[in-house]
Amino acid sequence: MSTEIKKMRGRPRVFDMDEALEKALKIFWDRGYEGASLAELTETLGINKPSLYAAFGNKEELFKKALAKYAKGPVAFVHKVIKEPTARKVAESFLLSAAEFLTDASHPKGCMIVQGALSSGESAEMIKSLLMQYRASYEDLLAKRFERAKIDGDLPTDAKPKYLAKYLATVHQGMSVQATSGASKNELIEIANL
Amino acid sequence: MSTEIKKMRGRPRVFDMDEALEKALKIFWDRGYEGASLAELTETLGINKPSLYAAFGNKEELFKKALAKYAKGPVAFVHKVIKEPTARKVAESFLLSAAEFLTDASHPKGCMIVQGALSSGESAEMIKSLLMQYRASYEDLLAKRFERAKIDGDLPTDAKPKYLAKYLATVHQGMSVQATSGASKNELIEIANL
DNA sequence: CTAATTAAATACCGATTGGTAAATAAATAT
DNA sequence: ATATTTATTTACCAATCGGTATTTAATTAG
Repeated sequence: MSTEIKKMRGRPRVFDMDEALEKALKIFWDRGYEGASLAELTETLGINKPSLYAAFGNKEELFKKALAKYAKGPVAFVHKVIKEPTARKVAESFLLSAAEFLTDASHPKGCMIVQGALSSGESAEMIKSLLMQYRASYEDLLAKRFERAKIDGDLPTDAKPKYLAKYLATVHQGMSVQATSGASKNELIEIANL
Repeated sequence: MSTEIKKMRGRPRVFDMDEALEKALKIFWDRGYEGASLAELTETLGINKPSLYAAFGNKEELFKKALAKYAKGPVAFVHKVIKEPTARKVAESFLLSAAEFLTDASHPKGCMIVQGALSSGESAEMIKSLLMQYRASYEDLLAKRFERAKIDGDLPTDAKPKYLAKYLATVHQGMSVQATSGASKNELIEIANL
């Protein structure tokens, strides 16, 4: 275990960086990039601005780090889902997992990658396009999985993997909006079943 | 024609309120409530802040008025769509009209009611819940239409109008996100067809 | 103990936020 | 012509935005 108790020089950091990042993630998650102010961030992290800047860079970098943590953790279900044996199961599992995740009570509703910066001022353009890349990337993961399914004879030859993936991504994104609007898990599951 | 040329007292307003509101609408449409600054608003409307406040109240009221205009104009297609003869046609028409509308080049991409204030700071909570009401209301319009379809024998007796409507709303909202992310009209139409 | 190193706390920065008070200009009513 | 009414302009407001310079505190290296 390299849990680094390496007697560092200088005054030791008084807060846990990973815990702090987790808290920042949740704020960005339900406020969005622009909606989360440094005041709210520093207050909930329990540290003051200079410490935050020393540890994470600036607001944009903090968001990127929180986003990376989000992508590795909560949203990793996409990687699980594409391992299902059939295209049909992949689709089912994707939507049902999403319904579960998007309404889970242990964290903010909806998907950070969807709502983090949909419409925003100029200062968030960078973040906006970063989130678009993330969305495109998980859509692509699904598309590649469906292409393989086509080769496996698991999908009809006239199926269009790209559009199938885009359709699933679309429903997922819509479900994210619904979750933010207060839709329950059961409601989303009913939707997924259609 | 009551185009009110009623010799008003006092100095006449130099700008057209309806044109100004239209411009404000488009800014809110692609920036969202919080992303649209008064500076950008006054600059594009070609008027200064006191004039804007005298004419429309404050930022929040201006947004509400723009939203009302949006709901009466661009988004009125929902009212058309529910007049289709069958439930099937209602659904088809809804999604295809949406695909067309959300990617139309003559105005910002996506739906203002969806992205106007999805995640935001505290100052936009009011707007956030107002938009949720709007979303709930058009979803309800569809649900009522499907209930009638069920009575008409146009839908199987085990169909669930509420969830059918929620499903369509979900796909619409997802399509709105896709449109904002740069999806083309054809891509959305392919999705609608699935 | 002293020097060096790193973090925390306080206090500040200019820019921008939404919003207004006060002065001026253009029209009508009398 | 004067008073009244309404709109525009200029200049300003306090609050908040993201971000930092400076000082102080805590630790290790020598």
